[in-house]
Amino acid sequence: MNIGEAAEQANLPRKTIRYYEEIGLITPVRSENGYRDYSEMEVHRLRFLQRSRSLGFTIEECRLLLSLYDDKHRASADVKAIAEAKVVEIDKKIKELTELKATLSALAHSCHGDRRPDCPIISDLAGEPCV
Amino acid sequence: MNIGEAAEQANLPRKTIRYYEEIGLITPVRSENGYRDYSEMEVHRLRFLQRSRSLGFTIEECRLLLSLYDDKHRASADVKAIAEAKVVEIDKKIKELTELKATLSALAHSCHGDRRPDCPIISDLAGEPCV
DNA sequence: GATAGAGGTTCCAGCAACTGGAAGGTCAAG
DNA sequence: CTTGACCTTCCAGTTGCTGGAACCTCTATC
Repeated sequence: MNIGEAAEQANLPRKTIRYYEEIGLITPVRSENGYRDYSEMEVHRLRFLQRSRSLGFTIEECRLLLSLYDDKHRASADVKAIAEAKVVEIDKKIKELTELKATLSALAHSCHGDRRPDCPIISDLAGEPCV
Repeated sequence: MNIGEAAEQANLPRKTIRYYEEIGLITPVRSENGYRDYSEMEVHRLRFLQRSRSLGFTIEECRLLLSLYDDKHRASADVKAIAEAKVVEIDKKIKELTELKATLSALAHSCHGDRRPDCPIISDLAGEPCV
């Protein structure tokens, strides 16, 4: 199947699929006319990529997951470890953003937000850096 | 003052400061020897940038904030609006990450994580894409 | 005066993960 | 035979820096 249909089935932009090929995540054969020709297996791979990217795995993590996906004898523990590490990472990011939001909310609340030119937000930004 | 001390006082890497100059956020004069020469005002600007970047504002938002910072007659409402929009944005990101974490945690929990080759995480990734 | 080291300068390239556009080939329908 | 939708490649841009190479300048010491 051509890239257009593969893109539709995998829910990925064509450009992204070509990019994945460029970085060696997938290598479809070519038809006589030079068009990429995707098999069902390859569409599966693309869907796998779409799903794992949407779950926040980096390309390199996807590459690793794909190799585990291909390896029929890999232990599930390997996969679980990657997923759990990702959970920790995401959790850390959530905490960081939560702190950020608190700081910024406090700043916004402290600002009267009218036509007066003095503004506590600007004052804070101009103040000492947070180290 | 030279870039090294400015960097220290603003808590920013030299490279970053040069980059900020390249994109027009700051334009120090040059000494006879060609070295950049930062005034106290400019170090303030750099600190302002450091702080706002660390609060999650993009470079373009920083540019806007700086122009408001420079404008003695701007209304605090303008600044407040930017800060509040950022809070909404951050909140959205937190929600997304929280959902992500829930999905990934559930997957990791459902995986026995032993030496068996079948793995529910891989099965899920290989399944239908989340649209 | 020579030299070493710690500053400074420029420019070029690269990261992640695409995305957009130009210039052109191919195919099916009317 | 032309139109339009598809496909191809290649080049450049995005965000916000970061690293490195090659080179200049200043200060201190021998």
